[in-house]
Amino acid sequence: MAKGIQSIRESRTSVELAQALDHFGRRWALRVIWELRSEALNFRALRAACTGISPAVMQARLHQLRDLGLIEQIPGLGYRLTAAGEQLFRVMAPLAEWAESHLK
Amino acid sequence: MAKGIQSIRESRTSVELAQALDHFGRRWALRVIWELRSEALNFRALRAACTGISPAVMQARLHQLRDLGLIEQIPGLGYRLTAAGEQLFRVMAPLAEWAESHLK
DNA sequence: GCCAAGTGCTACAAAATACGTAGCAAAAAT
DNA sequence: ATTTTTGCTACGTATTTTGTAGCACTTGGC
Repeated sequence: MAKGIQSIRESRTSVELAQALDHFGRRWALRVIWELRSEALNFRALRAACTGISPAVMQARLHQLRDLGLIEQIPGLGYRLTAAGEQLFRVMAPLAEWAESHLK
Repeated sequence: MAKGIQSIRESRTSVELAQALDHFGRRWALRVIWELRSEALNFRALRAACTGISPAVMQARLHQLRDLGLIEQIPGLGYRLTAAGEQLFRVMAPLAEWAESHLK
């Protein structure tokens, strides 16, 4: 292997991105954002949309996403994306296209 | 809450995307892609770049990403993105910008 | 040859996370 | 007032990740 080209290179990745990838690298995190893309959903509808998620994990994700400022809870309506959340969804959209074209 | 607007709505999300989000919703999966963005890295360099990952998990992720056709292993060089992997990275890049601007 | 250093990778117990099911208290609908 | 639906919690089990140690193999220098 070529000398030390790739040896000392500790993460050139920013803390922010590392945190983001850590949050999103949790089961269902991205999926929840995705399911809220077009309309607000309440707890149970969100759970139905994410087939297989357990209520405890859903609760945990909702908390985390709320702490990140990506979603908000509107009393009579359920959960919906904030402005930042919608922005993130727009960023995710190409990823969906990627999945469609590569995993078929 | 408004009638049945959001009640019967089982996942309108495609199986492909669900699979993709399931794969990426594993710890370190997206991070590994990210760290390979600019140069090939060998097992240990990759581990150094992903501070905190254990070798067992790194091994598992490399397998999965290889099965997905996102990375490939070149004997004297290490791991690097395939064409599909680079395409995915391009899709991820805006997500990095999002993280920078929102998590600071 | 020999030895030291670096490589990819495995093993395994402990901790963290997720699952699956049941169900409760409060609000809303009837 | 009774039924239904709501958001959410409890808790035992299963799966995943962590953390540390180390093995077998290759590479380099001598």
